[in-house]
Amino acid sequence: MSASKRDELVQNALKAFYRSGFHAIGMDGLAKETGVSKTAMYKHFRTKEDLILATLRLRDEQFRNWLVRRVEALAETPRDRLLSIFDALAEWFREPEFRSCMFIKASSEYQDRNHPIHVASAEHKRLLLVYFEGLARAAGAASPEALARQLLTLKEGAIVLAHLHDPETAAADARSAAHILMKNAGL
Amino acid sequence: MSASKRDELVQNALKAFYRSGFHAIGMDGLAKETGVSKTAMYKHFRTKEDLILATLRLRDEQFRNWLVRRVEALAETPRDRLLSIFDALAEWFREPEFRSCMFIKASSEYQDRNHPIHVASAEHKRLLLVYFEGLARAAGAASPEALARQLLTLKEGAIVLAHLHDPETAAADARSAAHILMKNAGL
DNA sequence: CTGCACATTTACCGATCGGTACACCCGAAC
DNA sequence: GTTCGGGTGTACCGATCGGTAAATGTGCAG
Repeated sequence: MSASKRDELVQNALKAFYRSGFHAIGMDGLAKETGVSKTAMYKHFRTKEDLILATLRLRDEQFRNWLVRRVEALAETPRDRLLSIFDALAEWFREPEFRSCMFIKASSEYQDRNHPIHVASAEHKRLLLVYFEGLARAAGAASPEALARQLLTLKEGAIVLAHLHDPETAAADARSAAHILMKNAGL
Repeated sequence: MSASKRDELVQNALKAFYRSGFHAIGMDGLAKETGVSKTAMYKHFRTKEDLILATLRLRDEQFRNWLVRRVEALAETPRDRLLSIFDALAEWFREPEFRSCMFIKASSEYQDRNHPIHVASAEHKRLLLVYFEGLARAAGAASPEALARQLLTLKEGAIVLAHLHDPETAAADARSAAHILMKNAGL
């Protein structure tokens, strides 16, 4: 099986896991949804957990690339880009397939802090934090680390509430809160 | 079986679901952990879903009662109580059994917006929002509804990050952000 | 066409899933 | 002591779980 077939498998598995949850869908269901036979799947991945970890790696790359691109497209200055993070979020929340954050869900189902899936989820959030910090520093924030952590808190909260309550309100509230926190940090 | 036995079952099932996840633990494992036989469990609850819904009702009551009591004990004025929400959160995060929010996890595993479990999770967050709003209004906030939504966003984000990164930092960051948002609302 | 290598399908493994049928136990009524 | 009824453990149901072995294609070198 070619490498592109493997990528295709991971792509489709990502969609299936995102839609159904990790425990909720089995390897048989996955085989049906991806169009790849079980045997072929086990050629590429030793266990279901390995497949999940591969989908998380793909999702991390996908999401952060998408966010950076959208933020760069929406605003020019570091300060405006910090704020436009929440405009990008609003766009994401509006997608009909939106079902919260893959990594929040992953860490909900694999809660042991030492579990590889939990670790991968924590790492994704850490990389986002690093991105926020870079923008905050470039913008000249009083305490870039503190502001980045606050904005990340708002982002995660907005995702949770967009999933449970209203997507539009969740993004707008987080954005207005971010604006206030940024002003407080001198931006 | 007495009514108190039923309560005991729900109590123990709550712990088991919180520790393991909803899909991850089966009715056999639940019977073992609660000390109640499968037959007895099915006397009280027609399906696993019904049992889950009962545990969520208990958890909603437990958590909101606890929060209100802690907030009342920690501060006197409505303004100080708004802030002390995040001190109470910090206490919660420090508990060794802390494993994120039961309702975030529930909505992660049952994502369909119409699913009863998802609906129950959304309702829990709505009731928290109502509580926040009452405090914000009593404190004389400029826009109590908006402030309450912002603080709820911070709370949910703090829970997610306390679970994935550092509990202590997550609570402190949310608290400092809340302080700034409250000042901005005239408090 | 034959023979070989590889990919895919199919059937299966023991364990566990949510849920149920039933034999059993034990105290109360007589 | 006998009978009865409600709560109990146990054994079981078909389906599905994660994972595997072997049969069945399929394409290509000779």
